[in-house]
Amino acid sequence: MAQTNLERQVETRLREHEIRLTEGRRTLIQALGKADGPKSAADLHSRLGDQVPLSSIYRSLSVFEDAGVVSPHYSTKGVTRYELAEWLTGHHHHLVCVNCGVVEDIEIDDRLETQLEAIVEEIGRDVSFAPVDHALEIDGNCRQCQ
Amino acid sequence: MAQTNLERQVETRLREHEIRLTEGRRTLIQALGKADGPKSAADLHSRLGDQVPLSSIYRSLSVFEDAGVVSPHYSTKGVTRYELAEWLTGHHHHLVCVNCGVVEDIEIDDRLETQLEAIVEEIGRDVSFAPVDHALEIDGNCRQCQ
DNA sequence: GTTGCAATTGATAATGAGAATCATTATAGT
DNA sequence: ACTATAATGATTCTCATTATCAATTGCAAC
Ligand SMILES: [Mn+2]
Ligand SMILES: [Mn+2]
Ligand SMILES: [Zn+2]
Ligand SMILES: [Zn+2]
Repeated sequence: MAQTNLERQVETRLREHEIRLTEGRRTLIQALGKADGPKSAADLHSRLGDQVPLSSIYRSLSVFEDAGVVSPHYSTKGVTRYELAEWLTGHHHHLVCVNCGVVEDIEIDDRLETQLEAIVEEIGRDVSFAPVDHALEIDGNCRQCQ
Repeated sequence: MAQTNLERQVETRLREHEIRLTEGRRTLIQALGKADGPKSAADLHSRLGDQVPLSSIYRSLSVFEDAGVVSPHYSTKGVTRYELAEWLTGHHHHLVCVNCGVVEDIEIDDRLETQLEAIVEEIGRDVSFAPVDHALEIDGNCRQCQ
């Protein structure tokens, strides 16, 4: 099976940390690569069946996080959801449906992103806070729920 | 002891839900009113000592949430933090220190807030999502940590 | 392609934030 | 004050996540 570009990038990063890219980890990366938003360990486990045991999913996500391959999201109650880090996917934001709870990725166009960054910078200047990142979450009703 | 304006608003809202504003709950509301950012049950408990038992703090925060008196925040790992709902405090955003983890309220001026709302509306239109709220979180180094 | 060995696995136990229980107590309206 | 009902708080329960550890696997050197 041919190695995808995503896998190649992840493998390189992991090698720098002396972390092995095993079969189960490859499977996880593929699943995260296909996802349309951040996924919890339970989400991934139900998608992958017993291909990768839940305890291994938790451990691998944690290893990936330490290596900067995935980013955790805490924006919903009781569960942590993970997605590929932005150096792999590009910077983006999230829509959260207040009705059904789905979290969906959105990329916004450069004009809006530039405006947003200007707002963030100005706020940082105003209050002596040094921004390194920002997250705009929009809560509302998704297409299915409106 | 004279009843503060905040307490009066909360009492009215609770009465509409047939929820009593007891001594412990009054104490909690006061603590939340003084806070400079969202606080966890444990935060509140350590601030209030055994004045209000931890299990009561959890239950009261949950009751307050149902009545729309407080809002939960999930943006940090492993704990839920609560703050007074925006109809009591005014709309605002949050700074999260990537170093020490402190979460701090910020009100941004009307010009920036208007720009932000315009961005949110435009995104909603683009992707057929109906926004009801938004949250801009700025991650960076707080004054103490830079 | 075998070998050596550190990294990984996966079943299971431990942890910890938060929710549920329930007998007792406090609250508010009459 | 009396009563009906809501709240309390010590305790137990739940469930997402982490830690453990003996068995297995990946990888690089030979
Ligand atoms: Mn995302
Ligand atoms: Mn706040
Ligand atoms: Zn929805
Ligand atoms: Zn800080």
